[in-house]
Amino acid sequence: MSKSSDQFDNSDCVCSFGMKLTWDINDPKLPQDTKQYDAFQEWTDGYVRYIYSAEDKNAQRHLSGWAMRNTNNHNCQILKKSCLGVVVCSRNCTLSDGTKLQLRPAICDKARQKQQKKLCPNCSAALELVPCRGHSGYPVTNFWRVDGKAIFFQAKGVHDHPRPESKSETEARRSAVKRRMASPHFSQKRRLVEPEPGRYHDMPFPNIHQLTMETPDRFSIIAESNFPIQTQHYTPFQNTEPYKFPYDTHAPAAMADAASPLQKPSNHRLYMARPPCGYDFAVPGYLSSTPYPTALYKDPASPHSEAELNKSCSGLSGMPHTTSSLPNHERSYPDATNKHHSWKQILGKGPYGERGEYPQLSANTNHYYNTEYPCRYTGPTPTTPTALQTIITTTTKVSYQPCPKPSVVKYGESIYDMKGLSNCNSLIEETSPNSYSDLKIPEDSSVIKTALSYQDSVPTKIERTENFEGYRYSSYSSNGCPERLAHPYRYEGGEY
DNA sequence: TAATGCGGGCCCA
DNA sequence: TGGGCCCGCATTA
Repeated sequence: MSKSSDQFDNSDCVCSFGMKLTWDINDPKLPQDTKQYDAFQEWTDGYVRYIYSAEDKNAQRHLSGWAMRNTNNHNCQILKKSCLGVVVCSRNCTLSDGTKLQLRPAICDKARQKQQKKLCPNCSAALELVPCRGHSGYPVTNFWRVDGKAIFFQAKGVHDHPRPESKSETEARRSAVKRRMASPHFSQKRRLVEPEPGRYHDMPFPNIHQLTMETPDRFSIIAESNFPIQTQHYTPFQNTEPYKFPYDTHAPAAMADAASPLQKPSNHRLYMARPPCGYDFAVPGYLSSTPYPTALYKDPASPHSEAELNKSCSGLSGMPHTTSSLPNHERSYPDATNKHHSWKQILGKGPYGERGEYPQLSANTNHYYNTEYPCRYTGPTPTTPTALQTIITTTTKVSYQPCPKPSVVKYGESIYDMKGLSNCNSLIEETSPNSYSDLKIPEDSSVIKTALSYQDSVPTKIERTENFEGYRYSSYSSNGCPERLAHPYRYEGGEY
């Protein structure tokens, strides 16, 4: 779209280690001699690129934690997908335990329409689809292209909405619900539940019956912190059996299934603060600009956070997700006011860049950040519309020619020479946790905390056994940092 | 039933 | 012309 964007796309990204690491999904020729592939990234966010092995099952399926739908770009070489956003309660109701609900939009149009006709299982308000506008006002787009032995992935845009429940979680929950429904135990509970639906108003989920019976799936509950809690979605990857749900026969049937998936350890994903890795790497001075609200996840009592927040996002009123600030998605969240400090601060960045791009750190250097990307975080100042102009765009129509064998890019060993990327997955997998152990996260390091928290680590999902069936809770204490940092370095490490 | 991929076609800048 | 998006269809799980 913009000149600058094109320039970036076409320019050579000279990384700190002096290597030319540039490729664009539209390039006629893509790197062919990739020696090391990225670990699959489920929650990509921002202008990132990854090179996966063609053998990577997840990459083959073009999986994404975000609800991405296929978009025709009239280019059979490149599969393009755009983000559908997230489905939330129109009232932005808060559950008794401070969590919020974030559903995964159905990919199928019809299914999505049906889904939106349903009511919030908690307050019976209408469900609302929060569209993604993270790419110059358009949905974030993901591009997949198979070339040689690699699967190239490129994402454009920064999701400006909370994370929905991941596909794997949705599927896992469905299967869990199915099993529960089929179990004799459930039948008994069901009889107890159905006759007196009104009684559920005394429960955290007044309409739990509705949830369990009508909408057992697509249910995600997000912590009050308003972070797109991204529930953990590790196991599913590289694993044909995402979750094993130990049945809690002691818990109400309606809760059992939900509880299971939530029993996963919290925050097992490897989410590194971007500043120490990607940002510092791409833009040395970026870290100092504090891409993430410094008060985020700071001591809740910190007056600073509120002040800053009010200054930068006076119009957000503590809305749980950025989309609330979008013109086409104006809503009020009365009950959210004065809450969600963290989120408010995050949101206080502007209409689209407010949340900040927190692309996960790449597993290795195959993943690049747009230099413009981090530049959108030039400090506490709200992102202005002009920032949008710097967003790169995609030219999906390209002429493909036989790719000889160029590969100017070297990905192999250099990776390890990149101090700035020392926390990339590949490294971690090979050297971890040592690689990360060097990354101290001081208690008062709000920046890092923020990044860790918000990034993908936010998801710190504390799965509770008391959860209801069909639900997934993502919850953590207000200062959730400790929890989120509890296992920040584990990711797809086979621990799940 | 829904997810997914493909492709035609329309609209807009 | 590029990009976004809608739609229908086919395949798959």
